[in-house]
Amino acid sequence: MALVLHDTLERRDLPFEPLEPPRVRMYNCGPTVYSYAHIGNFCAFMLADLLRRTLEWEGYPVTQVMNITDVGHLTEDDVEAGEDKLVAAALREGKPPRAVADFYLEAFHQDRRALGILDAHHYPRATDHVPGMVEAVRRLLERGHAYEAQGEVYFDITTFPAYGRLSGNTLDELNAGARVAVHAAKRNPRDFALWKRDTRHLMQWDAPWGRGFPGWHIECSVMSMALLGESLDIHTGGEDNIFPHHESEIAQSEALTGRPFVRHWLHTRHLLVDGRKMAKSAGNFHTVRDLLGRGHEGRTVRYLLLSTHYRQQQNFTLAGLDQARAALARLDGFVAWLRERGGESPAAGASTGHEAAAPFHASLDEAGRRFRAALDDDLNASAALAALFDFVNATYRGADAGPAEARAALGFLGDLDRVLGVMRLEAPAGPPAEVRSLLAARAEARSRKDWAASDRLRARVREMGWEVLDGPSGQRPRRL
RNA sequence: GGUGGCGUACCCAAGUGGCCAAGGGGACGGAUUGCAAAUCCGUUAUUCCCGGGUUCAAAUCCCGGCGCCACCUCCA
Repeated sequence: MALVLHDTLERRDLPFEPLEPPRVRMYNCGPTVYSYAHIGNFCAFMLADLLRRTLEWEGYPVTQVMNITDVGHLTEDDVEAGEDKLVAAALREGKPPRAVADFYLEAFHQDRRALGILDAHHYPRATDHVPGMVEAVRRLLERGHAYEAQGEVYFDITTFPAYGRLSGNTLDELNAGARVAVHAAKRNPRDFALWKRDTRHLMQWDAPWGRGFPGWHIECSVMSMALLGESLDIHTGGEDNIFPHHESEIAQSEALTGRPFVRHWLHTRHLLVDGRKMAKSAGNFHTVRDLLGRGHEGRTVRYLLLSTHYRQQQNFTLAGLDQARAALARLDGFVAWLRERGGESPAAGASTGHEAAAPFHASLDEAGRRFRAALDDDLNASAALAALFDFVNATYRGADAGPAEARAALGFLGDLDRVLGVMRLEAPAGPPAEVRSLLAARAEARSRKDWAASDRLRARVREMGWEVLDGPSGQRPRRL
């Protein structure tokens, strides 16, 4: 079975095939670094990470590029206000725009790492690619796809008949909607800006048409082509990017190169929080750092985001985080159980001469097949997790897990976690000396069947942040 | 107003024409335990928003409602 991905443009599932196998070139719409990214933003970044991990797990070498928007996109309203979001943040905080961007970019990387999102290979910043954008605009003008007016440059969408294919917003429908204020310089209300001019804008560059700044969409076309070439295998983003951002990217890029821009378009549905659209005004706005501040681990947030298919509308709740934490605790317990059964040293396994039992292997193979089939089916992580949990249940139930099975199971979990990125497979750090001495005292009390002392010591250990699980092989300390 | 999507148990969430409707959380009963925890066994949707229809067969397809979300405007 091979990987199938839903393509926004074709509106159907397509078998995935790199344009130049086996290398996969993927571009993800990244954050605008004018404030902390929120949980909805990370929903989209998680799709990018899941896709990248799945591709690598399936053996494809991947080159992943995620752009950093640090120019800020100017809107008509912002023009009125004389500032865009990045500039507004700079003014608010009394810093130069680049410093604001640097600050929030670092915050983005911190949050991203907390969620176990792997490093992309490139994080191009729009402000580092302005000369490339100027050149692209110049070529679009040269080819007659753009026109200059009053020191600004607009893309003429009538020169690109396929405009509207991605979003379904055909020219007629767009004109019927007519919700965009007609800009005097535009020939067609739906022409979009390639180069803008506004003397009040703080970030400006020189260009043949005068000092100004790049339009809303050109950065992704230029940076993706600079780093990945003229045709990309995959381009991802949130559903809001479909129009006008990605629609315009296609028009610009293909007008520029005459070649198909992107093979597979993937978009995440926006999530809800507490059943409503997330908004600062609604009081249901979460950032990763807020959630970590509530005592949650990054992997718990990751698990929760992972547990809903990316094209489904997820309802994110704090109660959901608690449930995710409990689910992970079950996996942690399984790992600890396997370790106790002798699975901690895979390398030493060979000498035992004990082969894993056949039923166990059948169960493991079945789980592996289902896991892969689920991911192959348009990244169905929920179904993949179900396969994992079925394996956990079957292994517990089998009760014949010896050292060989335990090692095999741990290896299997490690393999699945290359995609999931949520498990704790490394040997957990043992308790500190103080706790260890309490445990020793408790073991001694238990040998005398002094249950009162045993319970007292257990309570003290608990106060120090550890709980004690008594089993056939003695006490097992576990961090709370 | 135009366009697209969704509505599955107490909560989260797979499944989109045909084996008992995955899985996680929670709850309840039992086993185990000095007591717990963990684990195991069992129970928890005769039914998939509502009403029609197509079909031998529908949560899955069609029609009509109701509710929610998104895009059309910076937005993941």
